[in-house]
This record gives sequence, C-alpha cells and structure tokens, in this order.
Amino acid sequence: MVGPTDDLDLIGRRTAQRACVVRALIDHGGFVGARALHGILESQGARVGLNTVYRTLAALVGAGRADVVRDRGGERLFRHRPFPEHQHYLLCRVCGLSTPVDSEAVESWAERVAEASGFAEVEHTVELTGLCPRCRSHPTY
Amino acid sequence: MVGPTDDLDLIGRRTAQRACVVRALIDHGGFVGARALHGILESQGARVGLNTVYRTLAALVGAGRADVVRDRGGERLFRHRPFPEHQHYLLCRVCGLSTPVDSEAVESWAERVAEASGFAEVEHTVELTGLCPRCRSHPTY
DNA sequence: CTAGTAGTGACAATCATTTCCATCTACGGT
DNA sequence: ACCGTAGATGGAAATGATTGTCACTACTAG
Ligand SMILES: [Mn+2]
Ligand SMILES: [Mn+2]
Ligand SMILES: [Zn+2]
Ligand SMILES: [Zn+2]
Repeated sequence: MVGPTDDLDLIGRRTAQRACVVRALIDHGGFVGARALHGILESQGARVGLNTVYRTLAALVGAGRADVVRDRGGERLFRHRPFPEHQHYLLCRVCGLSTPVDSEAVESWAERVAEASGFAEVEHTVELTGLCPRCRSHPTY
Repeated sequence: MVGPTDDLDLIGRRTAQRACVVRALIDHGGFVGARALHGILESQGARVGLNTVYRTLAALVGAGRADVVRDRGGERLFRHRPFPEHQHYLLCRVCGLSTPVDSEAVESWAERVAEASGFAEVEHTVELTGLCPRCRSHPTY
C-alpha cells in the first residue's frame, strides 16, 4: 500500500492543489467524476480549480495510479489504484461503489482472440455495472 | 439475414429519412459515428437532418438492431446488427472495421462474477480494439 | 535568493448529444 | 381518395463534459 505522497512524486511538482485532489480521490474510495470531485473539494473549502482537477486526474491515469471508466452518460469516472496491477471492477450504477474482480479469465480470452485476429496492438475494456446491495434496497430516493 | 425493411418496421413509421439512415448504416458495414453517417448521407445528396440520424440510431439500438461502442474520444459508434444475438466485436481504431468475436468465455465469466458479488442487474461492456491488417501496414495516411 | 519552468485558474472554445418547437407527413379510419 | 392526428422532421438553441488559452503564481534546482 502506498499513500498520496507517492502519487504526487509521480506526476510532477508537489502543489497544495494536487495534494487536495489526490487526498479526495483516495478518501472517496470508489469511482467518481471530475466535476463531482471538484464539488467535494469545494464543500471542504479547498480552493482548487476544476481545470486542475482534470489535469491532476489525467496525470494520475498517465502514471498508472488511477483507473478510468465511462458511465452511461459518457462521463469519465476515476478511481485511485493503490497497486500497480491492471484491474477490472464491478461498480454500482447508483453510488459508484466499486469492487475489483478477478479477471484472469477475460485476460486470457482477450489475448487468445487478439492472436487469432491478425490485428495488432489489441487493447480491451471490460466493465461490469450493477446495483450494489445497499442501493438495491433503497427505493431510489 | 434481414434487410432494412425489417428494421424500419421495428422503429415506428416508415419515412424516407429513416430508410436512408438504415441503408447507409448497413452499407457502411462497420462501426460509424452519427456525425460521420450524416456526412455520408450528405455526400449522397440525401437530405436528412443530423437530429434524425441520432434519433434513428437510438431507435435501432432500442430495438436491438444496432450495437454501440465508445471510441477513445467518447463518441458513440454504431453498427447494424443483422442477427438478434448479443455480440462483441474487435474493431480497428483507425478505420472502424469490425469483426464479431466469440465471447462465450466472457459471458460465463461475467455471469459467475455477478452471482458471487451480491450486486443486482449486472451488465457488462466488453470492447476489443486494435489495428486491422490493412491499417497496420499503411503509415497513417 | 533568484531564475526559470511547471502549475494554476478564470474564461472561452470545442464537440457530441439533447431539447425545443414550429412545421410536416405517414397512415388508420371514414 | 380524404381526413385527422399522433408521430416524425430539422433548424436552432441548450446542455454538459472536457480541453485550450494565457496572464499570473509558486515550486525547486542551483
Ligand atoms: Mn484486462
Ligand atoms: Mn456479452
Ligand atoms: Zn450502490
Ligand atoms: Zn483498419
């Protein structure tokens, strides 16, 4: 396990704003959009520009310290990734709660398909979404 | 195999515009964006509003006659689906060429993960992208 | 401490998609 | 064939996420 400090080292200069963004992303735990994260920071009294939130998240993704998925509306949702390994998640469509899933089977499947295809530089995106037990009971307040 | 006629029956009234959109989508063969499809129609002299292109594609998706993926920029790409079965594709990031892939392994994997998770209404998106043999050789003209 | 460069943020721009709404038309009665 | 009308069209404006611009700020190497 690593902390926010390690993330900051990977993405350039250490600024108060980036520290806030990384801190908030880690605290949130699940997948969260840039605008929502910016809202959280505002409610904490942290003065960080939305643009900086976007840039910091992009930097984290580039450094392999965050994962990205697209929600139904096409918005990008980010989640901090404490470990360097490639991950896939099952996430709740309502609250963003996410749990890593064992993706051994898909990884090997994707590799097999890629080889048989004649295509080069094959990449894959795999996303599972559903309703978590908690949101499942709630009558969508 | 079914033709454009069958598609039109599924999505409401038969209008010249919808016929054009469905025809163009089928002729294109691979995945294509709404705007690009609209451009194709324009170059054919077909007077169809972009709005109608979007609506027709949405209707096809709703009727299960088209598949959707997101490209890297977040744009939605559509492909006509002649058969009713759920499909996954390997598609070229450059030209949009797509080939259905056998996804038996992922389907069962997704089902297994869903059951073990406690989540309800679990859905999945699986996309493979790469460079097709043709685009692979071309030096990105 | 200072220079120099990377980072910041208010604002404008972009881009795909949706919403509005006035107008049109396909089509099931008659 | 003729209506009436719900459904369809399309131009323009709105939306919403993301990126570009650029003057200003503040890390940090030396
Ligand atoms: Mn994977
Ligand atoms: Mn599937
Ligand atoms: Zn939930
Ligand atoms: Zn290609």
